[in-house]
Amino acid sequence: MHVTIKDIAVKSGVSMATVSRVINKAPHVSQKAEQKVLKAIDELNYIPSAYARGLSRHESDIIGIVIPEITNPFFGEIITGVTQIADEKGLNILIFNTDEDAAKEARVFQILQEYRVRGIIVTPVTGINTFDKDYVRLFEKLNIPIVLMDRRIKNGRFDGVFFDDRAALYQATSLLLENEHRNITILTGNPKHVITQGRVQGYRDAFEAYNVPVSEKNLIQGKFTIESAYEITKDLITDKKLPTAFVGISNMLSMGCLKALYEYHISIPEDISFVGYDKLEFFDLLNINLTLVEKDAVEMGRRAAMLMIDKLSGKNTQNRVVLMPEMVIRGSEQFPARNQV
Amino acid sequence: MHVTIKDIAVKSGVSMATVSRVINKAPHVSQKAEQKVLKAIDELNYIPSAYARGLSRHESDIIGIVIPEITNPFFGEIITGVTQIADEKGLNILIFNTDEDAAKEARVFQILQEYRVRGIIVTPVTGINTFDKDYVRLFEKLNIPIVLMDRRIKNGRFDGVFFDDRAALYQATSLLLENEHRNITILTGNPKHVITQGRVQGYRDAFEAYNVPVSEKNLIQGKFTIESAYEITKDLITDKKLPTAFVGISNMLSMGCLKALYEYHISIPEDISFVGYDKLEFFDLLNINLTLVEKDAVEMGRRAAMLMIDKLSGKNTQNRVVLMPEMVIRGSEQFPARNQV
DNA sequence: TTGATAATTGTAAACGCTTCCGTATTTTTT
DNA sequence: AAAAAATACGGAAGCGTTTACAATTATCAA
Repeated sequence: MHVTIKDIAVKSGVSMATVSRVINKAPHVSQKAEQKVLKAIDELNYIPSAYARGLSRHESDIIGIVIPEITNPFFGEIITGVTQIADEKGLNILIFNTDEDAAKEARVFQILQEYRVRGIIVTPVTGINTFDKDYVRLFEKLNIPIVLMDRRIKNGRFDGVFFDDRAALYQATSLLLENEHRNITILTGNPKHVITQGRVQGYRDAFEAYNVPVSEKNLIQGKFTIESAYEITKDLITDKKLPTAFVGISNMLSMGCLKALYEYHISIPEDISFVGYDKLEFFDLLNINLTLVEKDAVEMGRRAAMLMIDKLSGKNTQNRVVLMPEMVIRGSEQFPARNQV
Repeated sequence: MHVTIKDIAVKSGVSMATVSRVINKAPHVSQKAEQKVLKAIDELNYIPSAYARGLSRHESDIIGIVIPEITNPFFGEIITGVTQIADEKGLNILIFNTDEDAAKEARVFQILQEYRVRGIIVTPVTGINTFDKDYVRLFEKLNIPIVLMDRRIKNGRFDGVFFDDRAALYQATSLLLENEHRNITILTGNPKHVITQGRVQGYRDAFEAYNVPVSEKNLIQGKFTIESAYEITKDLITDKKLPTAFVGISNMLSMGCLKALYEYHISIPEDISFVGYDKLEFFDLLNINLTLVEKDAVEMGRRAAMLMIDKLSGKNTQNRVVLMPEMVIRGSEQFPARNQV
C-alpha cells in the first residue's frame, strides 16, 4: 500500500528500530546509519503514518481549537495567535468552525476526542438553546484540559482567557456620560447570552457611578448579528427614537448600527455620538474618528495557547487570564453639535 | 489507558467484532446485541481511537484545506463553502493556515500526508520566492488529488476553481473607459504573482478594445497588502499624481487605497472614481455607492469541495471550474464632477 | 421434522509504528 | 591490557481497530 518503515529498513540495511530512531531524531544512532536511512527515505518518498505513530505513542501532539464564526476576523486573529505559540512549542493544531451551531460543536468535540488531542481551546457556541450546565457536564466528562476563550461559562469554574467586558463597557459608557450624554442606547443581544451580561453590567455600573438612572428602554434586545443591529437601528431612526449616543457591544453590532446610520446620512459625531467595543480593521476606512475600546485578539489567542501549554506541563500557574481592552479616544464620543433628538 | 473496544466487548458480553459493527452501523447485528453495546459504550464513556481506526482502514475520510490568510474574510467564506459540502458527504476537513509562508506551507503538506488525507484543497502561497515548478514537482510527488482555489499554477495543468480575473478586470476597466476615463491607475501587486497577471491583462485588453493606449506609469507595483496600497495611494496624493479613477484588483488593495483617499478627504465619485474587484462585507458601511465586481467566495469553496468529491469518486467530470464574478454598478464609476487632476 | 438458506456472531491476522530489553560494539578508564 | 561504561543496534511485543473467514444460530419452506 504505502511505503512503510519496514521498506526503509530493508532498503537501508538497518532495523526498523533504527529507522524509527532516525525519524524521531532519537539519540544513539551512528552518522553512517543515519545517512543511509535518510537516503532511503528520500528515494522511496516515505511519509510516516500519523495513525501508526499515534497508536503506539499514547499521546498526540495536537491541540484543538474550536471557534464559532470563521468569517469574523476577530477569530481569524485568535487563530493566528494560537498558532504562533503552538508553532514555537512544536504542537500541531486542529481548527474547527462551529458556525454557532451546538450540534456541530458536539460533533467537533467528538472528533477531537477521537484524535486524542491534548487539550481544547474553545469559544463555546452561545445561543438560547445552549445551557451552561450541559457544558459543565461535557467538559467534566472529557478529561483533557479545556481553555475557554472570550465567553465564560457560569457555574463551571473553567479556566480561560477573557476580556474584561464589564470594564470595557464601563469605560465606554463613562466616557459618554462625561460628555454630557444621558440618553445612551445599547444594543444588547439576547440577555441570556453570556456575552451580554458583563457588558450590560458595565453600562449600568457607569450610570450608577454618575448617579444617573438607567432608562430601560435604552437597552434593546436583538441578535448578535450585523443584520439584527442594522434593523433595530433603522427602526429607531424611522420611529424618530434616536438617542444622543450609541454604545456598541461587539464589532458586528457596531457594524450593523453604523451601517444604518450611514444609510440615513446621520453623521457622527455631528448628529449622534458613538463609542464601540471591539475594533475591525475596516473601521479605519470610515471617515469618522471612531472612539473604540479595542481588544487584542491575537494576544488572546497567544495567551490561550500559553495557558494550555502550562496546563499540559502540569504547571499550577494562574489559570484565568483577564485581558484589559484599551480605550482609544478619537472624537466620536463628543456630544453631537446638532442634537436632533 | 483509554477505554477500548475490548472493554466494551467484555462488559456487554459480545465480541470485539460485534462492537465494531455497532460503532460503524454495519449490517448483521441483532437489536439485542446493539442495545447492550450501546449501553456499555455510554456507561464506560468510550471514544473510539481515530488512530487505530485509521491504521486498520486504509483510507481516511479527511480532506485538507490549506489557505494563506485566515484573517481575510474571503478565505473564511471559502471555508464555509467547503464545509457545507463536506458535511453533506460525511467528510471531515482539516483546516490549515499558511500565512503566505512557503516554509509553513511545506510543513502543512507534510502533516496532511502523514494523516493520509484523501485530497487537498489549496490556495497556494504566492510570493517572489515561490516558484511554480516547485509546486508542479510537489504535487506530482503527492499522489492524491489536489484542487486549486483562486490561484493558478502555470505549466501545471492542475484542476481547480478560479474566478475569471481577466474578465473581471476587463469589465471593471471597460466601465471606467465608457465613463470617459482615460487616466486609470491600477495597483498591481508584484507582477510575478499569478494573482496579478490575469487581472492586469484584463485591464490592458479593455484599453485595447477601446483603442486607448495604456500609460505604463498607471500600472503601479506593490505588495498584496492593505498597507502597501495605502502607502502607494498616499504618495500619489501627496505627489499630486492622482488619476481620474482607480481600479482595485483585490479586496485588500481596494481597502488600502480607499483608506488613503478617505484620509485626505478625497471623495468618491466627486473627486475621483473607483471600481473594485472583490467585495468586503464592510464596504457596505461606506457612504459611497461603490461599484464592484463581486466574487462569491462561499460558492468557490462549495465548488472546490464538489470537484474534490468528484475526483475522489473517480468521476471524470469537468475539472476546471471558472466562476464569473458579477459586476454590480452603484455609481462610483462615474466621471468625477470636480476633476482635480 | 428436516434440510437449506440467511442472519448473526466470534476468531484472529493485519495495519505501521514505538519502545523495552538484551546483545554487540566501541570508547574510556585504570 | 583488562575492566567498565557508553553507545549502537536489533528482536519482538504491543497499541486499538477492522475485516475476512469460519462457526453458530435462527428462519422457513416442504
